Amino acid sequence: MSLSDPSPLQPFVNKLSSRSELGDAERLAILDLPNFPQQIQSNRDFVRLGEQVEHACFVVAGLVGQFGQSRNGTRQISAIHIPTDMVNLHSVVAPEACSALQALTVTTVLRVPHGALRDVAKQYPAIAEAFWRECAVDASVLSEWVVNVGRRDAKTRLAHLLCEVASRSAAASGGVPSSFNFPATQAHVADMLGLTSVHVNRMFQALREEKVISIQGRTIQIVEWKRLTQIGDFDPGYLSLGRLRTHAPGKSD
Amino acid sequence: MSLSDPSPLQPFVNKLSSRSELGDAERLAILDLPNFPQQIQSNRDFVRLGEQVEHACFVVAGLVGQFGQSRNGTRQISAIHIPTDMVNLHSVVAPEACSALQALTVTTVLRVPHGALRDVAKQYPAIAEAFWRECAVDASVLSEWVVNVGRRDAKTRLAHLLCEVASRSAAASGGVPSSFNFPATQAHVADMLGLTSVHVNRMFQALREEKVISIQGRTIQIVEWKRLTQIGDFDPGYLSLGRLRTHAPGKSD
DNA sequence: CGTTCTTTTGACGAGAGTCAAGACTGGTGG
DNA sequence: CCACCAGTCTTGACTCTCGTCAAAAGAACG
Repeated sequence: MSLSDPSPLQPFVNKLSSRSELGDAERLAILDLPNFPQQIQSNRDFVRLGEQVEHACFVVAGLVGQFGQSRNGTRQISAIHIPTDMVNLHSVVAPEACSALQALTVTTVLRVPHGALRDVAKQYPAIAEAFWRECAVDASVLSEWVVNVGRRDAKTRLAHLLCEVASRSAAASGGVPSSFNFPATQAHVADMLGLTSVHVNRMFQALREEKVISIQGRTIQIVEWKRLTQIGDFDPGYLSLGRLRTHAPGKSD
Repeated sequence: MSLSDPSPLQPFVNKLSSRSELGDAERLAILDLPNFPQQIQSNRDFVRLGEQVEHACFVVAGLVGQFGQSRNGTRQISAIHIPTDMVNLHSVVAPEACSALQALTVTTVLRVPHGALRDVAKQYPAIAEAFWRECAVDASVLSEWVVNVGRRDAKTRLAHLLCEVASRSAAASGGVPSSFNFPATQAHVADMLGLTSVHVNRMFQALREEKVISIQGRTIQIVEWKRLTQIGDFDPGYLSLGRLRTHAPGKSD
């Protein structure tokens, strides 16, 4: 593959490079990964609970939710994935799906087979470390979701979620958080926050009445970013955005 | 190091081996890792928010909580770590702590410097994969906690937590879940579940009145395991316990 | 243009929080 | 050996956030 022929995985390399240092060889190895585009319809599971997963999925467009299930049939979304996220990278080392993945809107992903990912990770320690790091960031986000759902009231919870999605979207598109596409329904948002859609609706109204956000169709406009972060008790540190984590050259002590 | 001279890290090797395939060279490399025992007093933070972490900590005895903070000062525990867990392994690739770590009781850990861990991961791809896998399992547990806190009522939540701790303890000690040491106060449990200590107390009473569990001091006795898993809506799949994840030899597709 | 999904509203109910006081418990020292 | 003390656990009464149910109004889509 020549450098002038952009691989569809270029955004993935960019994403990895924003947190990990990769050399040219590593970049090329990733760009050369086999990948298969797939379009997924709205509200369609593309990974089911307990399934043996064989591909990781890079989100090109759309929105993906990671669903956990509780007995009474109510669902909880434990993570969401926006374009430039590699969903399911963890499945390379833990192939049995312990949560379902569903497209929340029509979504296009690039499927990358585990074998290929494992091979490049084996061959290039820097890539293995980068994959591991992405997994650590995912865990960090999950940890913050536990806090959000466990200890914040409904309005704060919603504001926090919006701050997170805004920040992640902005990092992906390179701008500042001002407006972003968020094709989830209020019922989906309820499942992300552990609330009911009725209550989510009331909280959206509250935020709009305070003129902190405004909504046009599926895009959310942030009117007062600072205020939203205050309401949402939001500190972006846990997202590890936009800073390259350099570490002292490895010494054993 | 001779095999007849047991390294304090032997339990760590055992833990890793329960999920990942390691050869003799890899085992020895891990057993040879530098490590420094440390005792931590009850309710003492040993990693603070935002700190640059330089060691991972293997829990030898005690109980560790990972704390997130919300504005109003209330704390939420997003993960707990029992003996044989390597806390903070993720910090090797993401050294800035985005949650605090606190001993919930007097705890002994083995501190292992990042540099050494990164070195063995670089040198042995199988170790890198094993570390990555542990991180994936941690994420899976976090994901289940989001579900637990987000969508289950108080009694179910508590039962689920007890099931998880029982299963993890049993895996560590090799038995079946029957009784386990759990030195957390009800206030700690409240912070794990996103409840108040008063309500946790009421739920503990409910479970005891139903004769599902009984409590002596800091150890919890499981009277009816099956019933507890039903009440707690518990399916241990997400813990990836006791099964070696074998995968087809890596092919690129 | 009708069908289906989504958002919005209102009245009411319930699970969990709050506050405050009292009973245990284990550890300490006189 | 007993008294004390701080930290837990337990209780009860009252409050409030959020859930439930149901119906209507809007949007989206073929």
